Amino acid sequence: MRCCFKVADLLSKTRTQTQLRFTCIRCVSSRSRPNISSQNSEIYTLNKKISNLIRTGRFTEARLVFDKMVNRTIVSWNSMIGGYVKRREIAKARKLFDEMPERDIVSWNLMIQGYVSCHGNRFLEEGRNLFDKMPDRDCVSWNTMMSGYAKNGRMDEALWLFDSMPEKNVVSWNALISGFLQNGDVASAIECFKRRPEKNAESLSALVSGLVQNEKLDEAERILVECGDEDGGNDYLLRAYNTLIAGYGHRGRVDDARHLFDRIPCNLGPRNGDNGTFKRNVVSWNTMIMCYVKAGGIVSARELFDQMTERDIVSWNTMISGYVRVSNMQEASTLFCKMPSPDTQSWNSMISGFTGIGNLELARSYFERMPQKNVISWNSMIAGYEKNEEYKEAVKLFIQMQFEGEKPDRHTLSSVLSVCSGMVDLHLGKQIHQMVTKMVLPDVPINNSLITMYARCGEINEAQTIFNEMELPIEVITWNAMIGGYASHGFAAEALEVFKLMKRSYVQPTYVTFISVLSACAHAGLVEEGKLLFKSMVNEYGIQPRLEHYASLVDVIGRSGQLNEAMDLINNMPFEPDKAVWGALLGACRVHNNAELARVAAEALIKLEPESSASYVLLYNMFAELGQWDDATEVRMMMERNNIKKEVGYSWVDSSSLVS
DNA sequence: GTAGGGTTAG
Repeated sequence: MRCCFKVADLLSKTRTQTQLRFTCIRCVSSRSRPNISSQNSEIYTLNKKISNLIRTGRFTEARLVFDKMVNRTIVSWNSMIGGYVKRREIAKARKLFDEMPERDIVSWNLMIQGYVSCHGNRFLEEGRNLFDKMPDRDCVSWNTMMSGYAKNGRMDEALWLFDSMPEKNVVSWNALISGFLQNGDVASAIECFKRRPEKNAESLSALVSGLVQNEKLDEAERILVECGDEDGGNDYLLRAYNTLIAGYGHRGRVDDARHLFDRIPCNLGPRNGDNGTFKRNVVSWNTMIMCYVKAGGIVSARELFDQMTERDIVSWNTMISGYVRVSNMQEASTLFCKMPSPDTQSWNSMISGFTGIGNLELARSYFERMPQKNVISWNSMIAGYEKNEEYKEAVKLFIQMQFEGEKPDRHTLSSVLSVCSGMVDLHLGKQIHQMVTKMVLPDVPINNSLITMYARCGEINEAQTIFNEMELPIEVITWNAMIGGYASHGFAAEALEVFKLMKRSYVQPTYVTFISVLSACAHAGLVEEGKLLFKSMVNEYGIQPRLEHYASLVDVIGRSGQLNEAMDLINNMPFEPDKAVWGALLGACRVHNNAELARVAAEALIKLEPESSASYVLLYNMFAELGQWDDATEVRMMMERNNIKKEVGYSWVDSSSLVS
């Protein structure tokens, strides 16, 4: 039985005398030892209890134990302070620090760490204050302070501390390297990496992951391949390889990823003979499979998956999510049925897969059968209903979710806001807005949903207020939401005004932006402006026009009465015209009383949606107004023949807004 | 495996 662990180890880690007295609880209890009193062993036990409770997240209980302790040691205080620091509760940590009867170097270091890990220069200065005041410092104190500056982008001061340190260790060098990387100074990081006195795979791993984050993938690979061997094959080296493979995957460079993957030995070879650490592990395989999945290479992904000798739950989930991405739910289901037990993520994948192909019943049956739901499960199901326009089901589930004690998060609220937009339900929308204010810090996507919701529900001023209160710079989706909001309510001038502001803010419009501004032009009859916008979309912004843009342009030109030009456009556009296009032409023909083209448009529309009465009615009304009663009667007879009933209160104005 | 710094892959 192992006993009395290594005092030498503890000494080498420069622990204090106090600690050494408490190290050997096992000896204390097993009769052979010693000079440690039972009171000390009790303190030791309680200290250990505190740290275990903190580590497992049961912080309140830890505090209770601490409060009840009659005799505390510095370690008891330090543990509590460390707990508060990890929870970023800096004021509470400081209170304990001030109350301590006596402090050691760890207490000071903990407190400094607490300050520098909070965001903002105010905290950094407070940390520096303590650093300056402390009676004496060790390497940890210097490293903590230095990395504090580095993480807050103050590399000059970090560097100054680095130079002033009485003694540097591996951590100091690694902190400097990653500091440069965090601040985007790749060249200095590499320079520093080259000059480090002690080679270690930890700093190589830090360098590679930093280079990947700075999009310097080729540089990362060069250094990794060059230095990998000399730094010794170990776990960190493998992590570096895996990081880089994932990095290639993120940027779609799947061949480079595979090339690197193939460099990692797969069997026990000379490099991994003894320690067995540097060879592909399950993460390498999973990462590579993920690369293929992201690149749409589901077949290659499956090939690798089948070659794996040892799979974990991530392997299965990655593969299933791959099939979900390409909507192959049959294969996804087969894999799901074969799964070492599916976890919540596996179930969630199946749910979003089935909602993605519009099979809400199957999605729901998986949802109902899963043993343990999390907020993502609820969100997937609610978003599924929303995307498939089953708004009432979405709301029902949203209510049930809260009833069952699952707390909605920003994704839930965003989905439900989209539901409100879809249902044009201002009442619910306002309620969700209140929940947003109470429950989550509004972020860009949430604000976008709010803007869309208020605009759709006609509260355009409320939408504008949220827009105005958003932090700069405004993202393109937000601009689109605002422009679209105005455009859809016929506020063409306002929509175009916001569009001009957007251009002035140097934000690149997208195809969505142009759908909105073009439709605004159509509604406002701004013919020349509409044509110019269409041209600038193609020539200035290089955006390929879509069918929606053509529909708006047909609308713009048609409303101006240039019906033949509109017809030419339809004949020459690179798409099959849809009901929006024909609807725009028909509407224009109606306004300008062009019976001939109206007939062409109406016939096309009837072909596209034979069961709808709108085109018949419009055509009938127009013939009637023109006194062409034979034609009118023919239309009426056609309706009867095809068993079309005139829907009550259906006019072209309504259907036009539905179509656009 | 009682408390503190850098790195810590999918």
